[in-house]
Amino acid sequence: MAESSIGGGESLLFLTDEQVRKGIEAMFFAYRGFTADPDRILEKMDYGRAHHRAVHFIHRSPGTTVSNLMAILGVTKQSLNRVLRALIEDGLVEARVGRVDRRERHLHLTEKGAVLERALSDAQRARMRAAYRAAGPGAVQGFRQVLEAMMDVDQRRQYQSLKDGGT
Amino acid sequence: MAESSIGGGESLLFLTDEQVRKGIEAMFFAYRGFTADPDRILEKMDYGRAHHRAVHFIHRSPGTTVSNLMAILGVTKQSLNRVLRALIEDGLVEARVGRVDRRERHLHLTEKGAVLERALSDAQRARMRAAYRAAGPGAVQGFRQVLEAMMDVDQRRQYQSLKDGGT
DNA sequence: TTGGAATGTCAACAAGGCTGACGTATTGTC
DNA sequence: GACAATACGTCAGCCTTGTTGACATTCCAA
Repeated sequence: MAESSIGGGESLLFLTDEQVRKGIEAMFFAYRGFTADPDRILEKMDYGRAHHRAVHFIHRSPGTTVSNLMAILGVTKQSLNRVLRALIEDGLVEARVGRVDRRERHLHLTEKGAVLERALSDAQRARMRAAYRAAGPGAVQGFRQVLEAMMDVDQRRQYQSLKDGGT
Repeated sequence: MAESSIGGGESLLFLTDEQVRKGIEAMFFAYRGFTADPDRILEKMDYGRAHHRAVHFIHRSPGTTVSNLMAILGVTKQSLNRVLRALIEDGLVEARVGRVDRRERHLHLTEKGAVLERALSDAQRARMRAAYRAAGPGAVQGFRQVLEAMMDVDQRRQYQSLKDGGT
């Protein structure tokens, strides 16, 4: 009801501060839903979201190095190492010495790791699919466009470098 | 290129697992961007995201009770209390004893609190607006629809109870 | 008056971030 | 061949923010 009074340069969309705030809260609540299903699986096996993220991106980019994973996840090597150590000890991840550069460790999921990845992935994809279905085909593209525009440039580069892997 | 081979019941959208995975990664990277600007402001003043969330929802629903806030944020009273104590001591939040039920504490932002809220809110809204603008008007609705469909039912109720506050 | 609800608080703990420092291969360079 | 730089691991310590459990207080309601 107050659309005409705001503006501020981005008048193209006619959104009040309140309407934008709804988007902010939608992100907050949706992210909780987004992580809820994997979280339930993870807590049964004494893992957390950090393990999930590592497993996800190792699956996504098999053979990735530790440094590479650090950059994608945006954490320090100490933090990542704690997670990787647990995953390697538990036999979910394998760290292979690089052939061209033997200082590097190339990370791969073991079969056991792939099983967990699949369980987490299935749960999260099921919710994402359900949301897509509920929102309809047109909504999906808008969803992705807004999210992509919300990323920092560095993050967007990393996102896009994986973007067209299987499309 | 492999759209025809998947299916599985939700054939309406023809999305491969890989395409859904892109949505998952988009959420991950976008959420980082989403919190990046407020995080920068907060770390200057020794606050964290927990403080941001409390300030946000107190601003959004002035006079809300501690229990109410607990439910919205999904944390325990002990965890919330630690955050509220700091905010009250620093003079950003005021806890007024309830008039009808004097066990309740009704939470309000002080002027100082409102200043911080505004700073955080402005930063976050600016990014959200920029993302909306970049994605275009049609995308915004889809974005909101998918996010809403991704929430848990309880979260969606809380989200919707605030939904039409200022539209 | 008494039970229960709402709140506050203390203690202890865990996950998962961080910094700093140091060690060890390994690689590339002068 | 010496040496600096890189990739990684690890130890120690700290912070935030979540958790449980226990207990006190206050106050409403039956």
